[in-house]
Amino acid sequence: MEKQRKTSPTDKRFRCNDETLQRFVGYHLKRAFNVVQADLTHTLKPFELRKLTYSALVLIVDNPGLSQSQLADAMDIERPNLVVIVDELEQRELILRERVPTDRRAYALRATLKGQRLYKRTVAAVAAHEEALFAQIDPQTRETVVAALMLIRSQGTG
Amino acid sequence: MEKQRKTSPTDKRFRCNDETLQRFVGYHLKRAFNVVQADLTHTLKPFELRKLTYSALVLIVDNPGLSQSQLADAMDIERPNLVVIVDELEQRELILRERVPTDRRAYALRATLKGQRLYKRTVAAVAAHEEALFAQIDPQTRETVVAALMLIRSQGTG
DNA sequence: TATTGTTATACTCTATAACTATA
DNA sequence: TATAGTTATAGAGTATAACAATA
Repeated sequence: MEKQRKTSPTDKRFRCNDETLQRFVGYHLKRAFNVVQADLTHTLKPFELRKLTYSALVLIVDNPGLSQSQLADAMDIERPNLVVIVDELEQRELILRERVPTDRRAYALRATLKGQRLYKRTVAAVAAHEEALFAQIDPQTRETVVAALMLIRSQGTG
Repeated sequence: MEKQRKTSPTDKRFRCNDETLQRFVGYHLKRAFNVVQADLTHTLKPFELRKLTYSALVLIVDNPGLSQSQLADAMDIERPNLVVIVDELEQRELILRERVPTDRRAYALRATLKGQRLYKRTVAAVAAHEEALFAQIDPQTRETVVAALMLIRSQGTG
């Protein structure tokens, strides 16, 4: 995860011509995304959370009682992929799978006290890392960027 | 890849509370990134290219003679992961692995005529899809967004 | 000793088909 | 029949260690 210099010190400072790829917003989006994701992975590591288990924990704390289907929908992942995520959080006693009396097929997901405490610590840590990562971007620009990103996202969902 | 409605028609229009995650730019970045990547995957499918083989092809066409190490560095991936990508492009006769007389460890990568033709068609297709995807974002805003994304990326490389 | 390309391996995220038990 | 959760499986992308050939 740490970023070492990969090029040898003896190389002729080869600069690859990026011009064609640089024409595309998607290219810049990917490069920035990689940096942010790597930072997030690194931030979550001490808490023994992956990006997906982190997102799931946050959504369960903020939406007590939601079902796995609803959670998968919110996380924009397929239900089969959510099972192992919920398994992991449950085994670590961060959440509970409670049976729903009115629909015995579904589970109501709830965070334990331990889960709620971990939530608070991780959200604070992620916020601090984000702040450092985006320190060079002024609030006005950040708003513009977020608005644009939301517009792009809406293109996908129709 | 296609986006179907996942929620059942009978559900109570459950809206998951995103508030905590929405505070983070990274969250919006991920959602937008997913849309753009899905669109790119879909765009490249008719050409039988994946995102990585596409990027590699573009960089080889634009940088004839570069080595696999240099290409891996430009693509920001590990050298072992590049091997299968180059294998695939070579087997499809889109590129050639030429031996470098001055350093017999390295390969000089070059696109064939077939590779150059595929490059032209795919770049045009990707450009058209990008234009459609970002149509709602005015040029001024796009520039602001790209500048911000480049700033974020630079945080990762130091 | 260091580098290029390679193999083997593993982890994360994503995607689909098919099963079970309920509704 | 349809849905909730599950299992199995497969494809991508990413990461590290270790090796042979070469520098």
